[in-house]
Amino acid sequence: MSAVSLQAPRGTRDILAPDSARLRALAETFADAAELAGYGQVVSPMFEQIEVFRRVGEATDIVSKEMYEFRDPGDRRLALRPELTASLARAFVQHRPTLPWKAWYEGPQFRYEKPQAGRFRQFNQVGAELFGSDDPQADVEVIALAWRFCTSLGLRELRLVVNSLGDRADRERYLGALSAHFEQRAAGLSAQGRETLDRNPLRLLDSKRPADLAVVAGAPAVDDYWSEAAAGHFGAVLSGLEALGIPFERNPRLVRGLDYYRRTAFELASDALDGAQDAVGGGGRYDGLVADLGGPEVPGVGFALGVDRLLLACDAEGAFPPPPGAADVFVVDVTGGGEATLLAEELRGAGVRAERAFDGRSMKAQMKAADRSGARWALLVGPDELADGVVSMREMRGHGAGHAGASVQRRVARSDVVGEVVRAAGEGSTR
RNA sequence: UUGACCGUAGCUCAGUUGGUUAGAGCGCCGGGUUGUGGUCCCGGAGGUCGGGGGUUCAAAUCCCCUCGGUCAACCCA
Repeated sequence: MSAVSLQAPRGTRDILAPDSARLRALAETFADAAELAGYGQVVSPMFEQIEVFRRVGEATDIVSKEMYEFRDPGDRRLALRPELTASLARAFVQHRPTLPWKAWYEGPQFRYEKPQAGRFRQFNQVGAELFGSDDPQADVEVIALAWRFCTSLGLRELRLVVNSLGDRADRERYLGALSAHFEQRAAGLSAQGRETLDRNPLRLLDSKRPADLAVVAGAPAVDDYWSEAAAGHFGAVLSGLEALGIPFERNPRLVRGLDYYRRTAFELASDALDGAQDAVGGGGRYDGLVADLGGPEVPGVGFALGVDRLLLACDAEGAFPPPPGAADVFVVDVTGGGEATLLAEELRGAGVRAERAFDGRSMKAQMKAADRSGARWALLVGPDELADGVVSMREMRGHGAGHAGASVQRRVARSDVVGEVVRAAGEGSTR
């Protein structure tokens, strides 16, 4: 590697051509899925007043330790968004759209973490939120959207894990019982486990330290703390999923990273990914979040999916390949290059993907470039063609397929070239 | 934040008891007669061996620091 003193900051990266197209395609696929279900896009700021996130998750690491905070020149306290649900809730409070409000989003988020494969300091998520309904069918719709999108990418080795954390009061009672359980047995926990206990006992439930497992195994189950209403809600969600034929598994120990979840919580994990980064996304219900941000008591449910991990999962499953991005035609000009410019621009004006070479390269070199471009046709302009007012239109064969000599080539009047290409391309696309 | 492993041409890598001008494959560029893509043949460009410091007569090879990546804990998408 050459000595590059300037590089993308740790945990960030440049996404170049084929990958960037794939990223865009994924976002478009998500947009299609979301809009089919009646969700409209929200483009919110990359940074918010720090309060937006503070109010939502003071106790979570995401907010307390991993946020990029800064002051702008006007001395405002701001933070790069570490997640988008809070931003959307803020937008809801600010604009008070009519209910139900169904919104989807896509874009980068920022967390100061130690980078790893599938874990970046700037990462992309797609997600959707539904504000204004506490109907369990809303939970089902939201989960179904996430599921339908993932399967439409071609992902098969996906697991949907669901749980319910009960209502706010249930959650408090459960938390109390959990704390009591763990504190009585604190001696049996690892040192780190005891720290987690102080900070957030819920999190201890998904500890992976062997030392903690025994104590965790005996911990009380959430189910016993659900209110009648919460239990009914969860039951309705599960039967809704069953009715749709969406497979799921129940994990009573599933807790999510943000504290605002009530009732439904879910996660999508890929078996094609290994290790600690197998969760591609998750979400749940967050009744009360809007109120926390100074709005009315409006319930909500939503999810976010990590784009980078989705793509990793796609790689692992051989799904969702990058779009080809091949040119339609390649203009080979050995008369100086000016003709290539004119022709290419005419073609592009007609919606044809046209490439060309620069620097007056040899015909052979330009033909090689044409071959590599994946173009279906090469348009050749040499002194002869120029003199006769024509262009040689050569159909290129796939690599290794036919012999180069088998390709067809014919002369087309210069004035007809664009029309010819458009017509031929139209034929090609219908076969 | 803690611990471990790794960092050689654009890419994938070889190069270890430290020793001459650092290699391969792929890719890229040029050529194989006068204007034509694959394959094949020939030639070429491209590396301060991540960066800095140290040990040594001598370091890509040893030591320290640093940057970056990867794995695990933590956390989480």
